[in-house]
Amino acid sequence: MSKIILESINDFDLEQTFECGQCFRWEKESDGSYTGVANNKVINISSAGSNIIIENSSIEDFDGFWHDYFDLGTDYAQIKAKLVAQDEIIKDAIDKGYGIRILRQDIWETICSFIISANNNIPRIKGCIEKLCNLFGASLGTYKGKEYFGFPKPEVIANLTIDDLASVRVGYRARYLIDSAKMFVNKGEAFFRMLASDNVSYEEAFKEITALSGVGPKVANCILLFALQKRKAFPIDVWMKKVMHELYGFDEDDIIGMQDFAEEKFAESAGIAQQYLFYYVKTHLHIN
DNA sequence: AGCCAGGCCCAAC
DNA sequence: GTTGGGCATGGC
Repeated sequence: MSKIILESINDFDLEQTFECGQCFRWEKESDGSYTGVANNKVINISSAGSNIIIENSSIEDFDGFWHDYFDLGTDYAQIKAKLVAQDEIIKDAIDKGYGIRILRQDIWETICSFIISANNNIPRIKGCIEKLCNLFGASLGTYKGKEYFGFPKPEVIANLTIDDLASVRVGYRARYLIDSAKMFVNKGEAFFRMLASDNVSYEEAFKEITALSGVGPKVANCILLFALQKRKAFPIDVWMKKVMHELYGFDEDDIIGMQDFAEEKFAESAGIAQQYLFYYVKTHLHIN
């Protein structure tokens, strides 16, 4: 395992990317770097100026996985330029979260993570996912003295009972995880991966994903955005309701109005706009 | 004690 | 097709 240095990486801020609510397995270290697990691999990532440093990886892994995971093939400057032109509100949000990138996360892990996210808060979601991995994931060995685990395979979750999941503390969501795991195994991973194709529309993918247990419109939109590259997806949770109410004047329960507004205004980049707004309300807009 | 958190399910209309 | 009560858990 070697250290990789990527030079002149633009529009990529680690803290903004990892703390904007899209992922739950990246932990900030005391030196400001982040250590995380994806694709059954553990890496540590840090930045120095416009350089990105990846430790505990290899060129092969970077080219074969991490480059796409961090969405480094996408020109965020171009996306931001279009959004900024819309209004002062989104411009301000982008000023605060200029370095957010939408990670291309694993479909199964994202399904489970956002089933757990329903009616829950981010610290608890992270705790539940960590327990789930530690108990039912494969050991990936130790890195800097700590043992890491991969995300549990769908076949493993599909064969668990509600009692097996009790110590994960996901509450009533345990049933959804098991039921969705069975559906995922039945349809096959290839089917769900295929939904990321440009040939599959947002609407089509939405229909398939909401068929899963414990997956309603909000959770589905998160899955579509964070794992299936459907950038039209505009997830609206309680925080988005707050920001849409405070900044754009919507009635807090007017979900339809917010969705239509996002589609018309932010178009094919609605999901990315949503992440700038979500990060903005969580870190810079102290309402509540 | 009661409210809240990246909401969903399901029964009752 | 829409609406609303119920829901595990833990921090505040």
